[in-house]
Amino acid sequence: MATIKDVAKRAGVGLGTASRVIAGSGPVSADAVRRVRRAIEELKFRPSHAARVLQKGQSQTIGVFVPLVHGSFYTPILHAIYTTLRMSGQHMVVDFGQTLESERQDALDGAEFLTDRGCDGLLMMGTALRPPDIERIAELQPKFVLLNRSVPRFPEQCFHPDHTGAGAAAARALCEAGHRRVAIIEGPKTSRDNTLRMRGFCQALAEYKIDVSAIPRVQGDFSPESGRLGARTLLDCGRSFTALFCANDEMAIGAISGLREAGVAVPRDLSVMGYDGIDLSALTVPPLTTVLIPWRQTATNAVHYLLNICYGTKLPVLRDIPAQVLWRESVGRIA
Amino acid sequence: MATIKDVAKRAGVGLGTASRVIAGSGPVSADAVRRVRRAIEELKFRPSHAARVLQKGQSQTIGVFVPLVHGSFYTPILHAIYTTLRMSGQHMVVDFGQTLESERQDALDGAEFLTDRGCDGLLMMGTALRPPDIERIAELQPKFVLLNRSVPRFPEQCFHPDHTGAGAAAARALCEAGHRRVAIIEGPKTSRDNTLRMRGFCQALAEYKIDVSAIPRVQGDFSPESGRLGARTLLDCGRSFTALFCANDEMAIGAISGLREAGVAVPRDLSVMGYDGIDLSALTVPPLTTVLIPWRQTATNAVHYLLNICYGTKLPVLRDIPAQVLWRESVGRIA
DNA sequence: TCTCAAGATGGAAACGTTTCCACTCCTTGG
DNA sequence: CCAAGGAGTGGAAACGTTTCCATCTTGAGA
Repeated sequence: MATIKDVAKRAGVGLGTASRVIAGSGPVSADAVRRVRRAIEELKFRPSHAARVLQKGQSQTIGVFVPLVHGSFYTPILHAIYTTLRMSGQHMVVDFGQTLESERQDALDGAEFLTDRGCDGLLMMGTALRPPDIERIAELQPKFVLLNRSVPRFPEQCFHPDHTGAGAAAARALCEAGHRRVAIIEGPKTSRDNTLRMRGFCQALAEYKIDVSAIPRVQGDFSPESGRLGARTLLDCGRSFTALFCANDEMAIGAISGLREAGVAVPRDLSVMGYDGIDLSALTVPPLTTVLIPWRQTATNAVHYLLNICYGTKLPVLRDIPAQVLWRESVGRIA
Repeated sequence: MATIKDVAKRAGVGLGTASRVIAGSGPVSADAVRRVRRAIEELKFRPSHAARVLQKGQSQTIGVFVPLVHGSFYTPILHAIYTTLRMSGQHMVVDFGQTLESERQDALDGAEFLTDRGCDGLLMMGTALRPPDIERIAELQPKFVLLNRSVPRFPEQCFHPDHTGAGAAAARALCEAGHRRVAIIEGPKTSRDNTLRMRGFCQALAEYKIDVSAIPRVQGDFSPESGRLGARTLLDCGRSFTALFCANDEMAIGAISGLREAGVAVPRDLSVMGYDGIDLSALTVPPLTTVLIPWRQTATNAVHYLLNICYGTKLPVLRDIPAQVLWRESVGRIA
């Protein structure tokens, strides 16, 4: 591989001149520019990224950690992050979890890996990190941002939807449609955002004088298959209900499928409500009523903030984008 | 940030000794190991990845290009690639397309970006690259592998399912179930794998004496929404058919949704067949009959091959894993 | 004609590793 | 008792950039 020295020699200029031409800054004569350009062309020179990073201490790269690869939930978010970064001329390195022991350990390892790779900033997604872990990340790489997680110690750096409010909105929507007997498929206990939306959901239910402690509920892991299984379990437990709230859309999709297997028609026999508002929720049979969480915008704003602290830009940063109930056919009205 | 020099000084050893301890190779006394370890601990030393890459010329990183982030098709494949790499102690840097002009240009840019980042090998997914582009990639980074693409020039480095055979299998399945009037929602013309599966599909149809030229067909872009639109278009064109073959599962999901909007029940009024066998295809309403393409295994084998040429490992490489029709409820039998 | 500033230029030094070579001990076998 | 070899060690050199400083040239203004 040709180096910048080869280029300089071939172009008949010094090292500094060659470097200035490549960087496109500093005073260089038009003639030198031409000769260096030609030499680069002829030698097929490509600058070594490693050498550059070593020298400058900056990599123009943001590290992104995402808890898992599977499913259709993370991809639009990743896409939003990616395009936002590219629009600012930055690059992205992603690390995924779901490989080793726990999601928490995965996230910590991910943060280490990404900082070691010389990322200028870190975007950590997920809720498994505990306060001491975040403290550790802060000392590893102070320029970081948390997506879907809130910690009091770093309020500015946390970007998360209002899950409590969104959960409450879901409950109110169900109640306004006349439902009073509700069942729940919730997410894993370790998921903080699940806890929050369930809290909001139950609080709002209580406002409608519904006995929250009597609600049939099962736990899933956010995967469609666990939604299917959850629905079957709820059906088998013999308690009757008219609406089923699922902690995310993917479980809701699975639930609808499980209900169909059992001969339960949605929404005729049972209403199903999802959460997140993934693209696919519009195309299920029947189309899924859900709470649209502004994931893309939240991600974009988190990236903006991160870019601002990393590179001194002044990109606009919005917070507190409201969630919104998406009325579709999977929830019916009760007289 | 502490450097290895600081560590050496603090531990009271030379540079070489410190380096050997960190690398875990070469002769070092137990005492020196202990002291260096302690110094690392105390100084919170983390080796500079950039310096290491610069020196060794290896990054223990494989670059992966994926045409787009959206949707649920690429994620399981990405997951397979990722876990396979991690099992061999390697890392992954992903680059996505869908940002700039064309997918072809995206892929080329991606290849450049990834090689510049010092990736030891490249896995390029997608079908948009043309032979000269691949030639260019080969000179950029000879250690590469193509997933879902076949070029005569680099037969060993191409890993792709047998789309023609799989398309034919789909057609035969439909015919065996008694269907003779078929419609098609195909993928974009630029997608080579779409062309192949359509060729196989039509050839097999011809074997059953079906006039292929008379088949109503529309074009989608592999997205669910385009499937929905496609189904509506086909319905509106007034030609009658009993089965609808979609070039991928996501469009099939969209098609089922579109049919439902139009009051067409699946499979009672119309059968729908998908392609790929994504996880979600088992959970649609009704569950989707599809062709299971061994994407995960193909990806894993591609990675194995790449690792073998990059790091001299001897991982097993399988080729030609057969596709297989997954019979579910969305295709009905015709007497 | 002289002075000064700005425009160009070349090259040493630095970034943080690993690799390699030279050196010192110590052990072992003859 | 000596030779040979291996274990352990330290430090120079190299990887490919950028940055900085010193030097040289040029042209404008006095």
